[in-house]
This record gives sequence, C-alpha cells and structure tokens, in this order.
Amino acid sequence: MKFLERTFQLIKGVGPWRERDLWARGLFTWADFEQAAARSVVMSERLDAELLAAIAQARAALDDNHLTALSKLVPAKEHWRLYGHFVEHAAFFDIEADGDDQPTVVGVMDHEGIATFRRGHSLQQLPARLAKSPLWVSFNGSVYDEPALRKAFDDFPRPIVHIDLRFLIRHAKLRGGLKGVEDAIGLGRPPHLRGVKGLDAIRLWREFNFNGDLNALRLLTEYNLYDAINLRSVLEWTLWRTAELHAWPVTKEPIWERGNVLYDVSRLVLAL
DNA sequence: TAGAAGGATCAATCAGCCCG
DNA sequence: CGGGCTGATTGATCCTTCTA
Repeated sequence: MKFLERTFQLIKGVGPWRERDLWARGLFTWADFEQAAARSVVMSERLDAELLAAIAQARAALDDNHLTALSKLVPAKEHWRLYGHFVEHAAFFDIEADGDDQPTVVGVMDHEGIATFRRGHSLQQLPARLAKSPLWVSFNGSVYDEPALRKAFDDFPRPIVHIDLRFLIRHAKLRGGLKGVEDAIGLGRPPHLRGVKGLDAIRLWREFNFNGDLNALRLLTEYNLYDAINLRSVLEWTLWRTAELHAWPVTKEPIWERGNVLYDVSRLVLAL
C-alpha cells in the first residue's frame, strides 16, 4: 500500500484542509500533483514550487531509506504512512510493570524475532535491543511505556518514529484498549489468556517475585508477548481499513500471519 | 500596486483516555 | 488511581485573492 505518496502535508502552508482540497480536485498522489503543476498553477506559484521541491526531497529520502529525513518532512500525525517502507526496521513492544510503574517484563518483536526481558535477569539488555530499531510501535506507549522506560533507565534510546496505535485506530473508526480492538477485528488469544488484563500483570509479577511461582511468570510472559505481537496485526489491519474507508486503491497485501511467531512464544515460555 | 477581506494554518489551552 | 500525550477547540496570524 502506498500511503506516503498520498499525503501533501510536506510544507508549511499545506495542512489537512488543503490536502483534502487537492484530493477533491482529483490529485491523489505526488505524481498527480507534479503533472497538474506542470500544466498550470494548482494552489499558488510559491506553494506549488515549495511542494514540488518537498516531493523531490521525499522521493530522494525514500530512495536512500532515510527515515530521519522523512520523519522531518512529514508531520508526526502522519508518521504512520512510513510504516510500509520500514517494516524491516520496526520494533513492536509492550511493557508490564509493578504497581509503581517500574518495568518488570518487556516483550519485543522486531526483525530478529521475539524476545522477552525481565527485571533482575535480562532487562538491562532491553535498551540495546530497542536501539536497533528506529521505528517503534506500541499501544499507548508514547504516553505510558516509553516515559516509564525513560524513568527506569538513565539513558534510554529514542526512536526516530513512534507509532502509537491508541490514536491510530481512530482512523479506522475504532476506540478503546488493545484487547477491545483485538475482539473487534477477530484476533484471537488462547483460552488461558482471555480475561488477563494489565492490572493482573502486577499480581502475576508479585506471585513470581515473592513466591517464586514459575507458572505466574510463564503466564505473565506469554500475556506480554501476545500484547507485543498483536500490535503488528492490529496496525496492519488498521492501515488496510483506513485505506478502505478513504476508498484508496489497495494492492491486496495480506495482513501479517502470526503462526510462526506464536510457535516461538510457546518455546520461549517453556524455556523459562 | 495597494488595501482589505476571507480563509486556512498555526499556537496555546483543555479535557479525555488508556496504560499498569 | 496517577500520569501525560493526543486530539479537539478556540483565538491569532499569515497568505492569497479580489477589487479598483
């Protein structure tokens, strides 16, 4: 799906309003605009010239896989459009915490696969792992997870782009928490994970930490990894649905299948 | 070309929301 | 609950266009 080249919000002077206006005039992509601007004035001489230059810059940055340059050209609100071009550089992550917002178990899925990090064991390796991915995906992570991690670590890495699904799902006319969204789009979880919620994570951690209950840790870890993994399904579903709602032509790319990764989850949990 | 009006973006403020 | 960012809202500013 080509989302990036359908936005014109690349310069000061073109916001959501002008963009909608261009779409309404039949200009949907950068190429459409370039053709129209070559024939006559589209917005104004000055804005046309600036937008043409910005489009050229964006094209060049795309060719170079230059995420930093692109993230500066496109307003943060539209950063989700970059995902399709940088799937290989994305990290999906979710944290569990104790009652004091101290991270206990953190799940990550990136190009290398899935990984779990736990306080008192492997949590110190988390910053290095996340630092490998310049694009982060989370649910409410810009509000909760990232600040909590920043508080827990002296020098925590920063992403170049952080896509927070909490706000993105509104593009697909959805609201609510991650679990609710999963239900709404028919994304399943195994029976023993149904009904487990964020607040249960606090209890499960205590049962492991104070009583050494290994089953509690297993359940907590599995729950956490499902949170992280399902982010990808929810994100891709949301993008697909957004395209559908806008009637953007969609080249049918199947939504990511979790199968192989779910097998890895079982292995990882059993190895605890 | 100059002045003014209209319209769109931008900046600041506020409440809502979802995380553990 | 406590935290804190996003998105909606409102007011201010900039740009463009119209008229003479």
